[in-house]
Amino acid sequence: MASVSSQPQFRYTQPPSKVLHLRNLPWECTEEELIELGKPFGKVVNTKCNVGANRNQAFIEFADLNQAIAMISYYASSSEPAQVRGKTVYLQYSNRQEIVNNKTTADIAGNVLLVTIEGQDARLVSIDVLHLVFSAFGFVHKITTFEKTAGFQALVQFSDAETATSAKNALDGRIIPRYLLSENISPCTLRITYSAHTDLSVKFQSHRSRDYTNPYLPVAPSAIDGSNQFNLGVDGKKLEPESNVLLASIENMQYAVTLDVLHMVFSAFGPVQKIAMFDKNGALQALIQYPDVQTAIVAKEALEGHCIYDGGFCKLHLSYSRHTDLSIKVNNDRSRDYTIPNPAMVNPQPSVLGQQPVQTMGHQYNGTQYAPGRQQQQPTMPPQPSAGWGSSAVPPMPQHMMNNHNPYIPPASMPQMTQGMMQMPGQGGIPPFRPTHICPDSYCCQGDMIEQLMIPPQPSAGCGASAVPAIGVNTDK
DNA sequence: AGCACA
Repeated sequence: MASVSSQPQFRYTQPPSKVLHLRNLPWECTEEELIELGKPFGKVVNTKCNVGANRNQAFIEFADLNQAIAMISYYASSSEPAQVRGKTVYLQYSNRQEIVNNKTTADIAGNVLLVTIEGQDARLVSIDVLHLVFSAFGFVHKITTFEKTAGFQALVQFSDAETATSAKNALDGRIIPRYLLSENISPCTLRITYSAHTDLSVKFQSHRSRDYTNPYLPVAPSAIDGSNQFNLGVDGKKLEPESNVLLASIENMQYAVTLDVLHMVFSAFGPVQKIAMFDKNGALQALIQYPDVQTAIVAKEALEGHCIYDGGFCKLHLSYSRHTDLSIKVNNDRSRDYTIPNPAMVNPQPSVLGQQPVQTMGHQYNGTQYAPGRQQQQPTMPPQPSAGWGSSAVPPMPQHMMNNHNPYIPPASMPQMTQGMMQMPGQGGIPPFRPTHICPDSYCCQGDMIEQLMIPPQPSAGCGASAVPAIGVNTDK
């Protein structure tokens, strides 16, 4: 029981000990360097490095007290100070008589890293961001995250200790690159040690744990039920407050998405009050306003990641807008206020800047990202120019059987049950997915236009079909 | 640059 000295720790006041305390070491000094330093004076039986908040202190324990005295004496009278990597290190007797517990699991190299994410917003760092960060050093097999008194932590499993070590050496003490986090997340520092684990047990793919080696692992219900998860990959958790207004961005827009198409799609979940479409960085976005937040939440959950047209076209990404009430200045092919009975009345001024001629709408986009080389799933009907409200214009087959391409779940990890989702209808077989479309009220599924829009590739679905809940998407497991 | 909490 060598108790810690209570006296002040000034130079030259420590009683001799076979343990020496070293400070001013270069960052992350290694055990090997300590042994090299002490070896000329005796047998180093134990070391402890990376001590202290700056990890620049260490201990060397000699087999014999005289060896420690020899080292202290030598450097006390030497013209050359003790050095590690050219940096002067300062020696003194430790106030303890032995190094305790030097070799923790944290010091033994293994293939699993224990990562502590430090920072005010550490908990907002998503597992996807961690995956991204650590994947730079090799294939990440599994990640689990958890909260301990130490804070927000993760276990990151690599194939081998070498890969893990390279990641540890490169990342320990570093911050997560800012561009991987939302702007409003304060810096997060990574503290990394080795874990004693060699193989993590991951039961589900979820927002807390991932197994990147097992594509058939079930997806945790919590991960499926969650909405708004498409942005987890970059953003961390949901930061946006819920809103009655949804911001939709449309990916892979091979075919025009008209106001009417959006109106129909989003009306499935409740009355759409207003829609405003606009271009953002060359991509189409739209704001869709519901009367209440609840409706917006349901719509978002049901539609997120789904494609308006079969075959992966016009995939919807939804987030909550900061708007609560859109200001629709003019009813045209890009914006409309459905709460006003007569659209013509809401057009106080002629169309002004930024308004596109009608005929530019509805043309097939020169999508470069997606080349439908095979004919399998193109809408057979050529997209029609979108004429206005209440016309007989027929947008090309919006598909109420929206395919789920939930980007939250990594494609490779899609479990068995989702394989049908990926099935191309051209291959025949059972419709891959439950209809997301319900007819909650008379607002939907009435009128000629709707009927035409619903030209069903899968006749079972849609307006006539009675019983399938709108959120069936997310419960289909 | 000043003593370890794993």
